[in-house]
Amino acid sequence: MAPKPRRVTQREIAELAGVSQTTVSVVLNDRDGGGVRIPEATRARVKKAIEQLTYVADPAARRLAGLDNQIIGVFTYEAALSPESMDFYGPLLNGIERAAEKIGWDLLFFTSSPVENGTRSLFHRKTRLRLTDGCVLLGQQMVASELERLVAEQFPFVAIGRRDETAAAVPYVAIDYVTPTTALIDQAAAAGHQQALYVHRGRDTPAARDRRGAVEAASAEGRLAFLLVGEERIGDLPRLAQATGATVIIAEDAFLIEDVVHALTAAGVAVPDEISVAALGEVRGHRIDGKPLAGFHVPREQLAAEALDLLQLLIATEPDEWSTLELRRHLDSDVEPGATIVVRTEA
Amino acid sequence: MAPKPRRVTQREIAELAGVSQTTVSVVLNDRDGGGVRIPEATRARVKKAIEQLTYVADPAARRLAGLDNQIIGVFTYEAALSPESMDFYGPLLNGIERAAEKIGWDLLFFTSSPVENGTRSLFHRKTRLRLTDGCVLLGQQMVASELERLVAEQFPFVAIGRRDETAAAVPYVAIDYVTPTTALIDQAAAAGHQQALYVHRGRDTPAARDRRGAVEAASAEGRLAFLLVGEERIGDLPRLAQATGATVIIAEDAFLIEDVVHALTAAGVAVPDEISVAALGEVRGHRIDGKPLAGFHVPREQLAAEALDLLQLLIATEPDEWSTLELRRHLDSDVEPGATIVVRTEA
DNA sequence: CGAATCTGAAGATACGCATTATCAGAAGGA
DNA sequence: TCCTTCTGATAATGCGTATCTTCAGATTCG
Repeated sequence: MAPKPRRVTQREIAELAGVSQTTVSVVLNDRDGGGVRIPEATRARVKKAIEQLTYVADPAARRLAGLDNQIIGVFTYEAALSPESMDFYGPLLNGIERAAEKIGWDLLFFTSSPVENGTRSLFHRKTRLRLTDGCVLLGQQMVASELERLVAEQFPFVAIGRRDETAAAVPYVAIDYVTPTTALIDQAAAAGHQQALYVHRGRDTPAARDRRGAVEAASAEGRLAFLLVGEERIGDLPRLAQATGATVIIAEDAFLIEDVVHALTAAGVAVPDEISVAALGEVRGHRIDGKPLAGFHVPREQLAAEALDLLQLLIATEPDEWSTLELRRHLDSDVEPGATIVVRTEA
Repeated sequence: MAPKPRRVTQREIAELAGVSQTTVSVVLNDRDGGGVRIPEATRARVKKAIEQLTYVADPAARRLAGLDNQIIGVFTYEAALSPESMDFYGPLLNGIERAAEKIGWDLLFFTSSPVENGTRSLFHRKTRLRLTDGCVLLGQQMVASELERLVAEQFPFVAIGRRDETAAAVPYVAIDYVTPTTALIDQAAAAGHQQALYVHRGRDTPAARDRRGAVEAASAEGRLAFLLVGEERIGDLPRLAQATGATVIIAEDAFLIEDVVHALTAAGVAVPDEISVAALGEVRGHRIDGKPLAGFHVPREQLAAEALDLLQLLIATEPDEWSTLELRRHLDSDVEPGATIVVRTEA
């Protein structure tokens, strides 16, 4: 259906310059040697013709001829540009854009991917995936079968977020949550806290399991005793804190902490004076009672940059040799001590 | 350089099914009639082979063969995904994504476009523009020559923002600022104000000229007298208000008003009690002394949706008939009366 | 029963570009 | 002079798909 206006081709340039299409191609790509030689005089003549006709290469033809396209795909399992997603995707997309700009890549967003049982799917009859040289995958919920197919087809891609649960070797760049979670727990313990509550969303993602694992480890090792609480029981928190004697509440992310604080203050509990709080996620911009919330600073821009760097490496490397590469990269979050974990003087 | 893993082609399917590549193509596209007939039996056999080999069409080849790609380009003259641009681009991109998702289009962001004297340029030797079926242009500063070239090449595109200054007929979707500006000025006049200051950024864009024009018209017609002030003289505003007897300050956008208010309060002037303020732009989320700022609600998501709708129309129409189309669409901003234009009781 | 028509499909070609192989003519060597 | 080497370029080919044309064999018509 698309109207196809005539555009300048190499053949037209060739006619204007009185040479063959081959010669034009060679001049355009500055190719020399390898059985082909074009003297400076001819070269100049062709270049002049190119300028005159404002030639622009057809990317589809280039692609079909086996060259790279300088396009990378961005696949998100949910809408990426909606205000709600911006919290999460914003810094990532920003990092991707900056990195792509630097190395001259365009970004293809697979917004068209049809939604099947809740998430978008990458493979469909008309997927434009192969127009790209490689692909970045974002999102909480990735479909394992699609990751495996990408690996099987030896398609260069990088997932953002830990993906070590699938059988296949999925290249990814992820935040390490174990280290900072442990650090934050130790901070609370050092402040004199002994009993805590952990509020989580009950999701089963690698990142969620990491955090939970670090929490349970701390509990098991006696550094800080935890009771795990699902988000649906936030209203019940004041009572639970009372019952367990918990003096600090840690939640999976900062938004959850907002809800927690709301529930506590509604019940007449002072935060953070009576009960300390912290989040195991990005806390930039979150303040509790005017005080900066304790938690992490997640380097999301850097995460994105790292992902594109890895992707670039994959694209430049023959698939056979991928196994020799370091396909998994981990970044540490900085711990933000904040001011919402108060020192507990022994009663 | 891109590694090119082998992929399933129509030829392979053909071999498996014992038919020709032509037949496979016909079955894939459900083409029938027009000199080509495939009986149901053969059709089924081919379809089975397609399923078995998990065929996915190569978009580059499709494109080269003259079909549409279901990709539209998104070109911004500055970085689109940075936190600073999000204020402006965010709602637009969101609208574009939603509209694209609805009609099954992918989005190609031209992040690679090289920066030449301050802005990105759309046409360069390797532009991937032609991979798309059409293109949306965003940004304050567009290059007239590029717009004209797009028109000349009969490439389907739509600009967001008014672009009627160029000679060529540029299709665009824009906000009408004249009507709401006039409305806001009349609101101030009705509240008893007689003398005003207009703070602007001194930019020469169509939208800026529209606003300025409406301001000057109001002044000329005696509805409200204005003194125009460049943003560099914001520090001087308290004195200017004193000197002119102005009781209301209108600025080009809400961020400018923030600066204005800052200067005024620093000089001991109460806002809005002593001097009213309003912005000729989006005011969502902007509050002055706890009161909602008077100004506009710019329907940016809708603007984007309208742009894609127009683009779709262009793509579906033969370029020869574009001249019969309504290529320019205008949307009204809603006026937000706010609470920062106070009624002035005659002294 | 020969000619016209219909059926089902394959062959050839185009799209624009890169690349490989080829080739005519000039220059150099014996 | 004849053979080799070098120079400067061209023709041919392939990439994967869609489409236009052709065609053999079966069927129907007169």
